[in-house]
Amino acid sequence: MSQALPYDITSPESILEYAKGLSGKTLEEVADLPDFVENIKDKGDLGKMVERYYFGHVPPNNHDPDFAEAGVELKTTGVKTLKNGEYRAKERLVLTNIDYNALDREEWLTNTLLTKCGLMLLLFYYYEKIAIYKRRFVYEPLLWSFPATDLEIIKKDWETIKQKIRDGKAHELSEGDTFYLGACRKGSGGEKEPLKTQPYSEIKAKARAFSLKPSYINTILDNHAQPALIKNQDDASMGLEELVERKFAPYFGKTIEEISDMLDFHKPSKNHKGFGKSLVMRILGTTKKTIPEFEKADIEMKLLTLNRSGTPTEYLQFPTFDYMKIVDEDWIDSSFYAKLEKKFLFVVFQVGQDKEVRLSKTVFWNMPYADRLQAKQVWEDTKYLVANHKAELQYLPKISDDRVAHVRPHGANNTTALFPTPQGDMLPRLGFWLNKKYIAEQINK
DNA sequence: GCATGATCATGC
DNA sequence: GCATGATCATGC
Repeated sequence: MSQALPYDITSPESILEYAKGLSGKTLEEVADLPDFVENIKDKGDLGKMVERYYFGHVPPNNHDPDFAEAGVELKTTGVKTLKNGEYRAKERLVLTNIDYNALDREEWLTNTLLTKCGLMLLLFYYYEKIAIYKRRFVYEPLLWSFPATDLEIIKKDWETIKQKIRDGKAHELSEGDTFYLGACRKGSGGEKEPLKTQPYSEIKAKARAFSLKPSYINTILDNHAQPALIKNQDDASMGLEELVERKFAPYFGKTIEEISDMLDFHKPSKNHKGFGKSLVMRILGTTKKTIPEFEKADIEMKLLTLNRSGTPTEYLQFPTFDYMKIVDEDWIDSSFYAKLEKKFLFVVFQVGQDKEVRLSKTVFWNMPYADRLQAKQVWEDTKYLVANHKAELQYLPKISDDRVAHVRPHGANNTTALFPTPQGDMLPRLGFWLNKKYIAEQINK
């Protein structure tokens, strides 16, 4: 115990700082592992291995937290990715075993669960079927304590579990009994698993542990390190437009494949339609679906590809409408109106002479007032026609009828997914679209 | 290349 | 099963 540790073992913040050295790394890369490491089979050992070989600390074998002096319990937990690259909990996070006999005598204020797990250092690793010390840590480590509002729920969950034991029903416990805190099965679940005694019944119960449900871990992931564009005062004074431009700058002129390589993020499947959006979100520094600043400013991002003559390859799709509702709706209450009032960020790709698609530019845009009036006219015409028994596509505003917007079908299975009209007909779903030429004209201004 | 119509992939 | 956003197919 004489060797000085590279962190202060009594300080949670210091432990967290040192833990950051694991970010993006595998244990193998940052710690000297012993030769017999290949023989370690217990998957729960990653946490122990991190403590021993990275932190140089052997935790006490009792009910105290791993770093008892700092009150910090270290937990490693696996995450997986959705096809859009977003992280999700691989499984529940097991906190501590439930001792049915001891829990019966515990009070909430002094319970062993919170004594041990009230403050946790969470280390997220990307789950793969490889040796645990080869699994890569993702995200920054997180010091986690339960928010007071969550503790209310967890307290109720804890009492529900305790009451079940008092009712002599430990053997009937199930994760569905509770909300955030679960009593999960412990061990492999095979027939040979030893059963536990409980205080108010002769029936032996399966071993269980307190755990946080995967859905709870997911909300931690969602709230953790929500990557904001604005990270400091300099960013803030630069303004969003400039900041976005700077984020994209290294990627202008690059093909999708090149950007994909630069960000080490590849199309999960050949026809994955959300890939472009996910890739652009990564350019902006997030694996999530939203950017806080864009949310606050109500900015909607749209990806566009221009063909070699500078026209978008696709129209811009706007909300569908309901035949029954549009006839009673006012323009300013419509979802089309709401969308057109927004600010857009067009991320523009360009098809080159070599047919490669390259990132070309970004354009912030909001629709000029005169054009909103034009779109309003298209909407009013549509409303009028639907109300007057002319809801079929052939009667509604076509691309060639208006400079700005038109009506087109939208939605899967156009022949069977039909919707009622005020006259009692059943017709396919339609939506509003902005014309290609109009978009081209606007982004080239 | 355009106008028009139709369908796909994903997540909730 | 459905809403949403993305993309394809066809005829001219």
